Amino acid sequence: MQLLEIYERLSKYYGPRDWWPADTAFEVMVGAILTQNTAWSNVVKAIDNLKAADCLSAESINSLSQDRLAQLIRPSGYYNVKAKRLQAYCRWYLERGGFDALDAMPTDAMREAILSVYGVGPETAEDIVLYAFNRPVFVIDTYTRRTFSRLGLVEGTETHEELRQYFQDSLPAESALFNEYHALIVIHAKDCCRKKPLCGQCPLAMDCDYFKGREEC
DNA sequence: ACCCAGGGTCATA
DNA sequence: TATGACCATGGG
Repeated sequence: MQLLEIYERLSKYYGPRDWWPADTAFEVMVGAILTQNTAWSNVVKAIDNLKAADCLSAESINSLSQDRLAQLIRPSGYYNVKAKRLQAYCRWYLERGGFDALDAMPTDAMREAILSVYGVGPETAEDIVLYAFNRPVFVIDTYTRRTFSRLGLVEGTETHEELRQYFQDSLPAESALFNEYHALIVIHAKDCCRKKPLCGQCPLAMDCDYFKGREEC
């Protein structure tokens, strides 16, 4: 089974996912940092706090003390680390000239520039480039590695960049496709053989070795 | 009570 | 380059 067929099956089963949940591009960037190793439900609380304090802008986040910011984002966990990361990102973002200046960059240069910021690793950079700037960069996360390893399409030991190259070389470079595909990988991983096993209904189960011969499936 | 969630950095070998 | 410690809340 190839990548496009897997996408078609997931898309048909789950329908449009409407990612990333955010009102603005800047909110996507903040959410991308806050959701590092953290459940999204906790990120929502933190972003709601920032909105209630009228602090959901790069200028506002920088003008807050680090401790004050940490208290606002407390529900998202790692709040001291993330307060530093958010301010590092916002400082860089403003120095670089904000959204329009970054949006003028070619996609690869944009990805590398964002990746160079303190507190922004490979996945966070990809989230921002794809979901805030609408550029065709494929997001590699633990779900992606795990799912496609179980499907037997990758070993699972590849580097982050090797996996990203594999997906981007195997798919048309369309941001709408990458956007939807990553969202589908996440919903499928949460839905399938974890909290709520889909068993025989899983749209990928028939070709997924992981599901074969397991009692719960 | 335990497990983990839409990771990343830093110190050590 | 490759592990390990560390960061921390909230829901199952």
